[in-house]
Amino acid sequence: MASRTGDTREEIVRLGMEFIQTYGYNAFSYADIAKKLNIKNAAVHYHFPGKEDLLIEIVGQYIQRYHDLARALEAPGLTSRKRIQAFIDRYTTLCDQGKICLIGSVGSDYFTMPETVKKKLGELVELVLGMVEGVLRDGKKKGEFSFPETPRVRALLMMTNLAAGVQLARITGQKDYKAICNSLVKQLADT
Amino acid sequence: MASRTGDTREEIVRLGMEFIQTYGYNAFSYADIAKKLNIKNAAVHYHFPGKEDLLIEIVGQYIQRYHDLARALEAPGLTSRKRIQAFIDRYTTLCDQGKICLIGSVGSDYFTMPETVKKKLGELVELVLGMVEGVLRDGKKKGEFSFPETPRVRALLMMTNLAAGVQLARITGQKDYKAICNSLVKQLADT
DNA sequence: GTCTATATTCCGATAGAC
DNA sequence: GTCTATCGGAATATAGAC
Repeated sequence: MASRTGDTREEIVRLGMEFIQTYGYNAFSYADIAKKLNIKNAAVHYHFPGKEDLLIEIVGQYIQRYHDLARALEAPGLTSRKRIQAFIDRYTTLCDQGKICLIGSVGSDYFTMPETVKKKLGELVELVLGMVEGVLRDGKKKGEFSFPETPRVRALLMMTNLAAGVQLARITGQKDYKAICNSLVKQLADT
Repeated sequence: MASRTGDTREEIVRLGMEFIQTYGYNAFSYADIAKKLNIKNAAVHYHFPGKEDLLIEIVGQYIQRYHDLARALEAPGLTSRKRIQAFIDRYTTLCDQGKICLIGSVGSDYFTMPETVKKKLGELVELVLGMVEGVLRDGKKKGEFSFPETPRVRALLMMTNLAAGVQLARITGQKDYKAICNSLVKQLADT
């Protein structure tokens, strides 16, 4: 099935990501992936010998996505407000799908993760925080945003509000998440 | 071992809570608990026939603890600032131990949880949010706090900052967590 | 690249002796 | 209340045929 293309491999990564963000790393198996793709679990092992190998690839692709987002946000003509909204929208999309962000999901299982993954997670977090921090600093400088904290701290606050917000939404529903988002935007008000 | 008292049962619950907050629900087994207590896993099953039964008890005790905290915070003579600090301190203690809050931990595995647990988690979240909201509303009314959001939304913001903050601390270290805490207190400033 | 088949280990759980 | 012994099942993983 799909032997000519790299489809299977990509599908495995996509499903793995989906499972991690939905059920958690320790709660899905190669059998789950195999079943969804109508292949046998040995085929999954062919592409990723160990589950850790798959995890590393997943985190790597996630990092790549944020690199792409960071790049996209550098486009001229975007207001700082639109840039920050694009970041928030990522979480809203997750929330709508009942998923949580990779960082929050893997953060729970952090101490069961191999060192290589821990290292990559550090990279990922710095990438995301750095990106948001940059947008905030720029917006503040241009007078679009006004907030009392340093851009780094405000980035931390926004990211943690969103990360835990999508987790909370599973338990209390989306209303609270929406309230958080609204508040986040208001907190950056230029007055 | 400890047959006359309820020690074993309590120790099982204590260890289960510790494991959930350290490794996650799907990442520890009855064997892990048994080993720590120098008993066999059959003895653990005697006290809690299924892992779900243990989980329900753990969440129940966690709820009880927050009931106790809420009660304690009703004591007269406490400033609103001290009350809110007591809430923050809970998270700081967790953070110092490398643990994350139960809500965040179980939130990741939420869709693998039985209905009874999901229901209890809803209770727990409302209890915590209600408690914080009450303290914030009271403090605002008394002029101790000043913030633009409703108490409910501010409670949501604080709780998500803390919950994800302790998760993030595992990855980036405690410095970011401390910065979040400092900022949270400042955000309530009475100008 | 995928299959069948299998090895190993672990997990949650139970029966029955003490 | 704890033990020994064991079951059924699932998870990770590998060998070798196709």
